[in-house]
Amino acid sequence: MIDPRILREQPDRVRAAQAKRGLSDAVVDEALAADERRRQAIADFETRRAEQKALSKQIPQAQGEEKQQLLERTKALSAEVKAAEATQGEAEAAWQAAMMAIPNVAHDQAPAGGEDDFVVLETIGTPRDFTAEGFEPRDHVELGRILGAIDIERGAKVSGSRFYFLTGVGAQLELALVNLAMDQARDAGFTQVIAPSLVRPRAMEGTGFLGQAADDVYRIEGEDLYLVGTSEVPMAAYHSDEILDASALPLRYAAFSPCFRKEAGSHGKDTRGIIRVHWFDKVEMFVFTTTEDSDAEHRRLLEWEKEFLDKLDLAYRVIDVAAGDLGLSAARKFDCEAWIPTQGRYRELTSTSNCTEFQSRRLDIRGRFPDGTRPVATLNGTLCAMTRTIVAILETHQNADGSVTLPQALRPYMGGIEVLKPVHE
RNA sequence: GGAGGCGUCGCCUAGUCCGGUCUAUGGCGCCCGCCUGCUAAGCGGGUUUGGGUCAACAGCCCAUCGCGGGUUCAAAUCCCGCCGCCUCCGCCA
Repeated sequence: MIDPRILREQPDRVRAAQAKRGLSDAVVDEALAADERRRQAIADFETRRAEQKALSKQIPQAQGEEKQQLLERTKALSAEVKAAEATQGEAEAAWQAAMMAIPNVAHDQAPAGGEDDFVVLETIGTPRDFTAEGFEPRDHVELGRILGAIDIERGAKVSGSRFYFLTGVGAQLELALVNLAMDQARDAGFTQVIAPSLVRPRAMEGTGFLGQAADDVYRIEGEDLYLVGTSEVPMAAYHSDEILDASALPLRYAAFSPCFRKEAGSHGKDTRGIIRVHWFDKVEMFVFTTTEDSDAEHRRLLEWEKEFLDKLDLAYRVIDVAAGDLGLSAARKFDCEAWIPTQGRYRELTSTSNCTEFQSRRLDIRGRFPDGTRPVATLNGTLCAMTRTIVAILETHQNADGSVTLPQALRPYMGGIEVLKPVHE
């Protein structure tokens, strides 16, 4: 939810932000009107309630005739109060709904436009030139098969399309990546977390995944639970309804959890391999900090993401995602896209978002500052999404014979193995 | 899944049976002040959260006793539903 005060006092700023995302500002007018109705309803209720309270107080002392009269008057008043309260409740709910429909106000520096209007901030490393090396690179599906690392056929047999088994060195690779990521995070001062991947509607709603994005979310039949698409969800909700000690900020968490995505609407996209799957595991960074510090923290998260990708010797670029492609919660988003040799293009491996106060307003997460309590900022960033990282590593570091040379940093986590060798034809 | 208990403004706690005197008691912690070689103790005051009004983080008003609804002129207190925690039984990695 955006700041109601900003909406009230600077509606044009919110309108401009909507336009930047390429959205209509009708929701803004709606929320403004709802806000006005709500404030009136509250004032009305409070006046009547104060009156009723004052009268009611006289009753115990009153006697006989006087008491009867008082009872009658306050009975009538009480009905009014009840009606006013109902009106207030409705107005409040309508306002809430209208507010929830407004996406976060995009950052001033976020590029305007849609999916294709991103700005490349930097390019790190050079994509490997397989032509110069004289061999045709195998894709990760083929590499996964001959290394005995990824079993897509059985994934489909057991669970359906977009599922996989990681086996042997594939499983080992995931565990190594998890540990490398978790160790880096811990060394940087993050608190390590294993987070639940089933959450209640509040957590889902509060992080902005139940609106237009609801199509992509799995819901448990017959239970009020959802499977999370990222541990951003449980981690944001971790401190919901809490007032955090401002001097303890930033609170940094690195959470491991499985992630589940329906991938509705992406039929036909990335159908081959494990680039786009219904389930994968991920180590996610999540931070609670002050609004003022959020831009700087966002940059720090990006640096940690880059540090991790650097350890894997991957070629990648960093993009500044355009406003129209931000999703509901983010004010700004940077993606790190690694070069995938057999696709001849950069693909998103990690993504970091500054959600400013949007999520903490919905989840009621505040900080206690010297000058009062106010919402904090939340930020998230992928440290390592297993499947895509495995794809990038296998394809980037493959050799002509189908073996894969592991990046230095990973070797200690792989029992000292330097090269993954083919076990199948 | 079955049975029972519990949820009070940071923490602990009184109040709930029997509705109004609750403007929620007391202790601890914390903050401010006084006193004081220093510190401690002692003394006085303050200390939920949200909203409104206001020049004001002075005062005043409304809501808030896990959450939501109901009964009533009036609910921390009575009734119903939900959530959470605890104990026991069953099942189980």
